Amino acid sequence: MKQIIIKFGILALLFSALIALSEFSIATKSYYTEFLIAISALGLLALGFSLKSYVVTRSSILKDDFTPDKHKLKMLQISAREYEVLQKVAEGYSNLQIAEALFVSENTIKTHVSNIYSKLNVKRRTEAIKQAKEYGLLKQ
Amino acid sequence: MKQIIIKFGILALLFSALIALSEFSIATKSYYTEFLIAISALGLLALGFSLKSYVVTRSSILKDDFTPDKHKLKMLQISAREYEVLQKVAEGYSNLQIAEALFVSENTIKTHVSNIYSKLNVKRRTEAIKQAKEYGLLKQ
DNA sequence: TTGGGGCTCATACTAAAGTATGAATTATAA
DNA sequence: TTATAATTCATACTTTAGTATGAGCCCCAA
Repeated sequence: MKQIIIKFGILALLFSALIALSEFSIATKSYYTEFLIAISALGLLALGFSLKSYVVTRSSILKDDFTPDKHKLKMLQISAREYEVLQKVAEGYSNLQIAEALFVSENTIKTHVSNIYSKLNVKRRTEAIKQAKEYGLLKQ
Repeated sequence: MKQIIIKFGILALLFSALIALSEFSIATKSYYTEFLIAISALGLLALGFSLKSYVVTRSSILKDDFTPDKHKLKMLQISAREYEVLQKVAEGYSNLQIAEALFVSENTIKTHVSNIYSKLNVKRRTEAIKQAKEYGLLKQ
């Protein structure tokens, strides 16, 4: 935020310099005037360029707000519980670890995982992870 | 590429317009001159902004050229062959499939995979995939 | 109130994955 | 030339993963 204020300060300075130059160009018709205007123009270009850089950087930093493609989840008929299990699978947990985390039996997790596979049309958890990410169900 | 040429064309036009204005301001000291200079300045700012947008878009499109963190690979002492196997693992292939793809036995792949695990300090392939991505060894 | 979906769980499997150990071969760096 | 690392493979395991089937429970909509 401090950066953007400084940049706008520079913008204001350059801008009034341009105005001043236009007045100055009336009095002294020197060759330097056009040169200075050119410099100002380039400065403004660079300023616009860097402002966009700032905006881009900001937005990419804040782009951690992942939300799964709920439309795709409904399309594939993946239930809330199944999705929960899918997330754990993608985090590298074993069926037993997931079972303990969700307070259910390992058999239950196996059932969920198997159902997820048939819905994603895959045969292994590594495939499921890859497919789910391609579908936008999990963050890359 | 066509776009960037058009943008530079607009830049050139605006630029000569600025020059012309500076000449014009000598002859007719009208109030519109400063206004026109202001417009030109804003135009240049916008141009710089959009140029950066173009550059960003280009680079993000071309950002598919992933290169693994070779320094990290050396640090972890992961060999070329092991890395090759790791990539296949991340693509969701089974040990047997990887073996067939690389024309070696499944036992060989198991050995490689086991060695990869100890180097990445994990116990499962799903964990290995996650860890490798965090280390910058595989593209997200 | 009946039927379907979602969640749970069990049993009984088969199939992969993963570990441990030892060893042969080849290339390569000291 | 001699260690050293990389690659290959085997045997013999143990452990997870995954499949198939059946079933009980709960909730909600028809």
